[in-house]
Amino acid sequence: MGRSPCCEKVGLKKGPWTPEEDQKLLSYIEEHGHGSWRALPGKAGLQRCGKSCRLRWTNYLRPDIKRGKFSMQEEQIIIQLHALLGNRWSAIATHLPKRTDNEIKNYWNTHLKKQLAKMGIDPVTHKSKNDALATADGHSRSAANLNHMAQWESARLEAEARLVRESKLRSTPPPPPPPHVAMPMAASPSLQALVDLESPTSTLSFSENNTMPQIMSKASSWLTGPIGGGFGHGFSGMIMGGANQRNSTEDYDDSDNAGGSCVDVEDGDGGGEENKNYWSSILNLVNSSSPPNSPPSVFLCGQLPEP
DNA sequence: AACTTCATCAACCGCGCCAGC
DNA sequence: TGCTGGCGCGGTTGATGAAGT
Repeated sequence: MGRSPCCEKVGLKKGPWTPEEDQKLLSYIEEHGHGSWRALPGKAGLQRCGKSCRLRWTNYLRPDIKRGKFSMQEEQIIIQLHALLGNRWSAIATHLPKRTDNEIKNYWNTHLKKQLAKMGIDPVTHKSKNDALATADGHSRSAANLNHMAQWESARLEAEARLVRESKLRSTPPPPPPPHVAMPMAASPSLQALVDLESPTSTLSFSENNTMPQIMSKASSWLTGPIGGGFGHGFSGMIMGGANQRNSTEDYDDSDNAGGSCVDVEDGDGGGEENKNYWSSILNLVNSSSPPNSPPSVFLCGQLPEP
């Protein structure tokens, strides 16, 4: 069938916006709101297509946009959310107030992707590239990691499904987050755990790597509170709990819980507290997308909701 | 000083989704 | 039920300035 191009009318201007055009767009929206983007250029006296106007407004002119350098905390949030959501820039942007998806995307492509690559972490999978190196205990580690990754993927898919549902409701203003949710900019303890801890999909081991990655060395300076001393041993070891570690949730049946996912963060070597902090924070973020009063769809084993 | 390469980011493009008809 | 228009998203491009040679 072929859709008609947005800017098929000859004579519509493209390229960089002039201050005059900005002013026209700004004052029109301030006075009338944007309404139909397609109709806006004509009403505002702009020789632009509606799409171009929308982009200019959402990425540049909107008054609630924070410009300038990303803070280290914002960097961490982007990295963690990217590990969780992939290239879902708009979803990531919802967790970074005053940042646009375009800005985050650009920052990822120009800074963070390279930074992770330099650290030996695959920016797509967020796994250490050293994973391929099999060691004496490499097989058991790999097996445990696969198990862990399966749980992770399950949680991730659950989050994606929730985001799809959320996007359907997005036409109305989002409700305020429930009080228990750790919002990224609030620097709550659980968020601090989230931004300070290594992604569990990475098997980078700090105990075996004296050159602490740049980002983590920055992050570690923020460490406060109960998780502060938690980097004493290899984090990858801590996150590799097998399903056989599941105790209180042994007889848990997903099918009884409307498709909820259970993430097992317990660990055989007794160092699971940091894991729980990490996962609690991740899952708070995931579940923060859920409508108010709805049960969480992703939760930690041992913290199962009442049936 | 002139030229080349690299980094950054605003803006464009094409596609998919969805509501309305 | 199928079609169409509007919108939003993610990928990509290209202009510009900085850094390097």
